[in-house]
Amino acid sequence: MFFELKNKCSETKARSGILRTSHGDVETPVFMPVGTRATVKTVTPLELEELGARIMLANTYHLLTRPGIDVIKNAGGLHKFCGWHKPILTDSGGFQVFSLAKIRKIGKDGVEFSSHIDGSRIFLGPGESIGIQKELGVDIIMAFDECAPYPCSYDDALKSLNITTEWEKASIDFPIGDDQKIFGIVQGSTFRELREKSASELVSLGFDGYAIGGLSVGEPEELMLECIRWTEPLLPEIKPRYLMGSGMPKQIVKAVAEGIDMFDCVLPTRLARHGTAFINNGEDIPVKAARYSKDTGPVDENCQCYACKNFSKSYIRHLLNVGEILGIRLLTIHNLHFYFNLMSEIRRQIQKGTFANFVAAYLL
RNA sequence: GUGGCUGUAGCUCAGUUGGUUAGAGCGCUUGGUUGUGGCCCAAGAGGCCGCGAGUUCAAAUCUCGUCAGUCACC
Repeated sequence: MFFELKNKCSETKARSGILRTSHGDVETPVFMPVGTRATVKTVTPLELEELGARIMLANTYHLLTRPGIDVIKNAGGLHKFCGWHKPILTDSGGFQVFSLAKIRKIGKDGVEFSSHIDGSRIFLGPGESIGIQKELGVDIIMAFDECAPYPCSYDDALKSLNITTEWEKASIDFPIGDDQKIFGIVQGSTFRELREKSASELVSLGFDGYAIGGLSVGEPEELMLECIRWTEPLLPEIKPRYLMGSGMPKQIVKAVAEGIDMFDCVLPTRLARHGTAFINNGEDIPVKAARYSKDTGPVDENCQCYACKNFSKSYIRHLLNVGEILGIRLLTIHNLHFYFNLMSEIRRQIQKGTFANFVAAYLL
């Protein structure tokens, strides 16, 4: 069985479980670091594994534009190409077409757009996207979808959802490898009716897992949680749920309490490169700021990561300030450790049956 | 000692023939960043224009003096 449900929280909707793939097991709830271009920026696969990663993300759109799928096929698939031998999930590219590419024509079969790298015209639809993800040999394939912007009118959201649903039907019909799984993506913007429509239609198609997409795109956090609450009851309990693109540590804790099993977010790695570190219960501090120039303490007193055990804020700030690579590397290590440590704690609390108390304390 | 050059924001420097409230880049502060362009965006703080006289309706700008730095030559 692909997903094994282990423990359920009696007071919230939180669950713990295991995703079983041919590249290894993944305990949930899980945070998946983002390795868009087949690398989690600045860290090696070995470091990533030691930090606690068990599955990573990569991106169809980016890998298609560079280096090109033939290059990765030539290397024997994405795992061999990038040296990460644990599970990989790829985003379908739908989101990137809408967030990055400039010119685009949307049709029934997909999207025609210009590469943001060289302007060349590329066509991507469900067939292309799933075909590519199959060729990459990834463990979890995401259906090809359209992500509506926020805010979005009801009519536009409905139109967008109808296209997405068509694309998702085509996605699941596309043949994939025996050891590959495919997730559908619930859309519908911030409208309850559309979210429910999307969820029930996708569930009837019978995906291996369900993602909630189109959130963390600028809407208020409470609205995001509302959308999860509308959607979650319609999803089969025995299938994993993945909240795409979220979020801040406290948001993850809240979403786990709403029944989410999988997360990905660029924040720990991106904010690290921008000089910000996560500490305590998810607060963030600008290590880059001048006020830390003579602070000889670690980024986080209670953190056991390599960066905090060996280096001061003063030193890391200096590295960031002069543009040394090690600075962003150390903060990336710290922030990833922070996220994996948080997820590990979340799983432990669910397994112990104390998750509800943990949530209350964490959100204080 | 003599002559030249330079003193404007924390730093590097713009500032027209004298003309409103003296600017830029970087840095700093505070926000923002959510299926990744090592960015980017927004707002803000910060000036006896080396110092002192003078000319003028008006001086960062012209004149004199003075101090500091720097270079060249005795």
